[in-house]
Amino acid sequence: MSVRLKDLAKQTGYSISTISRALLGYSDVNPATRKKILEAAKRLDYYPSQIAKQLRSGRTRTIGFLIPTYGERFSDPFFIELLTGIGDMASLMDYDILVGTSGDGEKELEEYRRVVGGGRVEGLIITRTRIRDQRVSYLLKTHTPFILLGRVLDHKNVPYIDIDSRSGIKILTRHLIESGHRRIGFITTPDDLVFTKFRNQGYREALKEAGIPYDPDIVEIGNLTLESGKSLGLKLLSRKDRPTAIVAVNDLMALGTYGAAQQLGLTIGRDVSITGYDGISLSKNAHPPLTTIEVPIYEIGKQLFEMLYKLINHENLGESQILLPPKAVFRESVGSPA
Amino acid sequence: MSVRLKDLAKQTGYSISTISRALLGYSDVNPATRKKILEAAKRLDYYPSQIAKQLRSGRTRTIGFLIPTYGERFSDPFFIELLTGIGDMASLMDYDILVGTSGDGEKELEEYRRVVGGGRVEGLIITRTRIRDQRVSYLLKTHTPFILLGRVLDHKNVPYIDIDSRSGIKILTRHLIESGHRRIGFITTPDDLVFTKFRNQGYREALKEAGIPYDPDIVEIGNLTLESGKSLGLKLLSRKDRPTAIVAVNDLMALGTYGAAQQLGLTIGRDVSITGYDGISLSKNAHPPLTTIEVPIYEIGKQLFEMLYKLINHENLGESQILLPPKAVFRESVGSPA
DNA sequence: CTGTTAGCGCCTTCAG
DNA sequence: CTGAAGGCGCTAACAG
Repeated sequence: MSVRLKDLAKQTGYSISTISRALLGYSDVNPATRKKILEAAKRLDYYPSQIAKQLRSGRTRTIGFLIPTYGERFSDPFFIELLTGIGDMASLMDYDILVGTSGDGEKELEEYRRVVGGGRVEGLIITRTRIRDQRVSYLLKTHTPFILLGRVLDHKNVPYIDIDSRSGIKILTRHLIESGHRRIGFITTPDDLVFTKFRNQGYREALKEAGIPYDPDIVEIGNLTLESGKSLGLKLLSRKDRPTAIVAVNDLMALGTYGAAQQLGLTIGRDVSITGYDGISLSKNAHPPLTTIEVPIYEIGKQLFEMLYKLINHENLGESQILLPPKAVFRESVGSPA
Repeated sequence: MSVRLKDLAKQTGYSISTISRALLGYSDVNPATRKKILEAAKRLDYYPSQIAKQLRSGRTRTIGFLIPTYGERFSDPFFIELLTGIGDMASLMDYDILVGTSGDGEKELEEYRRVVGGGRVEGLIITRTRIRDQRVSYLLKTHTPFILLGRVLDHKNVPYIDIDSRSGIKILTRHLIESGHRRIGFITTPDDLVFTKFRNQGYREALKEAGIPYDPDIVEIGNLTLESGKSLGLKLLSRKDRPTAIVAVNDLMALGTYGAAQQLGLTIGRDVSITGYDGISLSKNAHPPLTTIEVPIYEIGKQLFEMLYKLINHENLGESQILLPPKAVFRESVGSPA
């Protein structure tokens, strides 16, 4: 169907190997010959078979990125920003991205096996790291290059980028405490996600340092979606001893509690203060604007790819474990309690 | 590096072709032989080289999806939902997705050429169709299967899924009119995007049928982001003869105008009514909930893949041009003017 | 039932 | 300066 070297050979009368060399810019080709060959290539709209190149070279110039549909399906603006960052940098370095969705359990691993074992990708970027993450074990075992967005606890020396979210949540919680809050609810996530552990720590530490006892009754577990933020927000804010502030571990759930507060007729920033985490563009434009940790996810996507690229190509990675400091933005969703 | 057929051959003592046949389940292999081979494969964690298979078969079992970074970069929740839909169905049919970001102009076409001409994908899904879309011309010329999300105007018979957004916007505009509005602002997009044309038509037709003159002074052009919705909303709502209602062509811009209204101290649904388009999960949870057109984008993603699959595999596509009726949801962002 | 052979498209020695 | 040959890993036709 499409034009191959052999077609150019037929057209020009030269052999396949001469054509190949001319196209690759080798110096041992007669300029006149090269000219004819390049013209024919252009005329017939020749593009080399990437597949053949890949087989020949043993390299795919492709990285993998599997969207975890583990647990709930989510439409997190976060992911497309991340993917765009990865993609822009990949495109710059002439790499492609193989994207898939991965289920959970054995099915997830099967997906990795197919892509990695089948030699389709040279490396992967892994998100939503979990406690005892089977993906990480598998990739280590198969010596496949990868970079984590987030950390794992059971392996040292795996390269990652992460934001210090323990400090992040701690800063936000402390900010609430300094604003006068003593009863602060917490909306977190199931603790098989690694970042949950850090964020929970941040919350508890801030309370402890202020001498506020930890009250499990006002800690709820959601699934990162707007909807779960709303229903858990309703639950917390409907209590007779309702908290005057709520810390949510991501923006979407925080914005969900906005809905809950509004439904209950509470004014955010006055009747109840709320904080989030991620800094998605909606957080700035919410009403009132949301106090949160701003994560430069597009930039992180670019950097993740850069690191993976170096790892794949055996370049010096420099720092391989990057823990970025959180950048808090204080906005009007936080005020003093009545 | 990884285990290949030849390694299994060495291990078991059989020839490469016997191994291959055993693994593929051919019937002309001695059951005992097969058993030994399967065991060896399992033990050595054999996975066939997808690249070799692809070269051999001439098929990649991969489709392409290029995220248009044309114009502004956007973190539209829309895209990740769409990608998840495509991905889930692709995974079911054992297809992979090659994702890239594409710039604009000649750079965009180059990206397509590389992926298509290089034979990396069997087909593509194209979004954000434009007037005189060079991607469509190229894919038609190269006989590459593709399905559009959206329509094009200059070619008949290209397969697509689209929502009848002319009707959609018309319904919403009419709803505003029936609620008593006569002065209705419009926030739209640059008219190189095809859907802009249809949405603009819907707006104008609704006005016309109600005998309301079209006033270009209260029509603004944004870039689909929250931010542009906000700044254009401010512009419209700061006019002395400010509109009592605003129709935005997508939810993000509509929610941007929420910010504008709130900044100006206007109550949405009372001082100003607002409508969107897309039905992202935020629209339901906004305060007040947004009147919009609900687009089942995850489902559409699945269906896009299904159509592309059929096209690629020469199955009967049935209807190849699917225009879905808009599904309006009327919520509290619309009320009667003061 | 099993092995040998050829070829997908490309690049890269090696000869001439 | 150019062509012939080999091989990346796999499958399918053909012998035996």
